[in-house]
Amino acid sequence: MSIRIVVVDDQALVRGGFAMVLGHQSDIEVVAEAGDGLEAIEMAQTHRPDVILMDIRMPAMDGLEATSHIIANADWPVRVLILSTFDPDEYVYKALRAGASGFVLKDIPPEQLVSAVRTVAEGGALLAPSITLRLIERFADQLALDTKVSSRLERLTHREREVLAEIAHGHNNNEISEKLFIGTATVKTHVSSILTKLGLRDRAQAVVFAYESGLAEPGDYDIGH
Amino acid sequence: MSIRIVVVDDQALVRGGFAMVLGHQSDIEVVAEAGDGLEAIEMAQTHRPDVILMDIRMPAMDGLEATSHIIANADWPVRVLILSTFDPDEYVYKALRAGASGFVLKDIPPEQLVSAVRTVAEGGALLAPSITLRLIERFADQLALDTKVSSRLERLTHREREVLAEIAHGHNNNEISEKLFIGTATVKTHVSSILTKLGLRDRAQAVVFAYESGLAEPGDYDIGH
DNA sequence: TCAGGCCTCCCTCTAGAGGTGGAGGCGCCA
DNA sequence: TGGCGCCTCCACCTCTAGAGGGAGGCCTGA
Repeated sequence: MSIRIVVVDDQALVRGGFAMVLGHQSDIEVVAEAGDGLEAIEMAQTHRPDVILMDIRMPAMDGLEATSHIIANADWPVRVLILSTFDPDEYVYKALRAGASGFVLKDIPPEQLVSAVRTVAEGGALLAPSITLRLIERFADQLALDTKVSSRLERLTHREREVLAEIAHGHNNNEISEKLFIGTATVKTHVSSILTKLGLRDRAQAVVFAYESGLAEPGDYDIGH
Repeated sequence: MSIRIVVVDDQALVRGGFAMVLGHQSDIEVVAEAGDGLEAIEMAQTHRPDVILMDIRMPAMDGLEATSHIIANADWPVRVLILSTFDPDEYVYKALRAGASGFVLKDIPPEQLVSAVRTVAEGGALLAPSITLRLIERFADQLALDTKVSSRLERLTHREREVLAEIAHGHNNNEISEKLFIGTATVKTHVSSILTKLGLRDRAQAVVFAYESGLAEPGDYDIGH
């Protein structure tokens, strides 16, 4: 069973080149080509390919928008590999958010393109080396920071860390007392102790500290409505 | 000028295999081999290679520790490519934090190992497809969240967003007034407006919102001392 | 056995936070 | 020109948060 592909690029020559390279592989079959985003969506619906090779810059509808649309509306497992001439941050992040499984530059050698397609078809993900580097750096920075500041968390007792976690959720003393089944006076004692130990002024700074130290992480819950 | 490499693995057979594959390339030269972390540090110091191919599981000192040590103390540009049999999350994150430029599984075909080494030597980064996928997912989740909540940020005026950013730094009304060159009364007006518009109760919740919405991000500065 | 740390709770006091309502100046746009 | 939104500032009021100091029960390790 071969990998079924749709190639999308507004330049027919480029499109044809990719299609030819891929079509020559015994396990890959190019089932359609498209010249812009709208056509891409149409071809995707019609042929239900395993992988879509998508250019970013295109007339009518660009590759990112088309990717979002296809991923959001597809009722079969489809994976998108983004092709770009440059690698500006903005595009990459938008592409990943759109649900792309990969982001490679057009200057890669044919055999790497082929293996990229196979990787993506198998459920993996693939980024251009320079992009991977940035992603790693972003990630590593965050981790390094976590460990640096979190050492100060060790000064706190177990109970204090619990209270700090509640503060980091935006709860007031009363809510914390109810949640931890203790009196508000006790909560105040803990809070004071936390602020003193960490050299903070008020609970707002405590929230900042919790996020900076990694005790709290974006994505846990919702505030307000 | 060829790429100078040190191969580190406790299994002589595996080490020899990698060394042979790489050594056959005209642009790659294996200058040393090491059987454990301590030896790796020694060889790195002695031969000052461009790239170190590092196994994780090793006696005496494991690859992660050795990587940390080498990266931290090297006075020349050295890059480490981690080799692992499995891909547990824990290892990957530790490796990235240690400063590794890549993380590949041992089952990759020889030609991909060679190109991985070249990529890393050129300053790029490379991860195994399955790991890249996880990294992307982690990242995409975060972004999706950002945009979801940040739509509420649009209700705020420009000035209010500035004030919110200051709140997210843990500053009190007085500090904000000094920083933005306005009166404290004005700051209070803005703060009230922010809390009302976002459905929040106090500035601690505002800090939470700032981090959850992506207006503030871990890593900006330090609180306390 | 006793000291010390942790958790619990109480009191008082003050400064800051936040709500409410009002006001003037500015720029934009119908 | 008149309205409208934004930014600026003021006064008054309420209330929570946080500081400071004290105290009892519990467990652990010297």
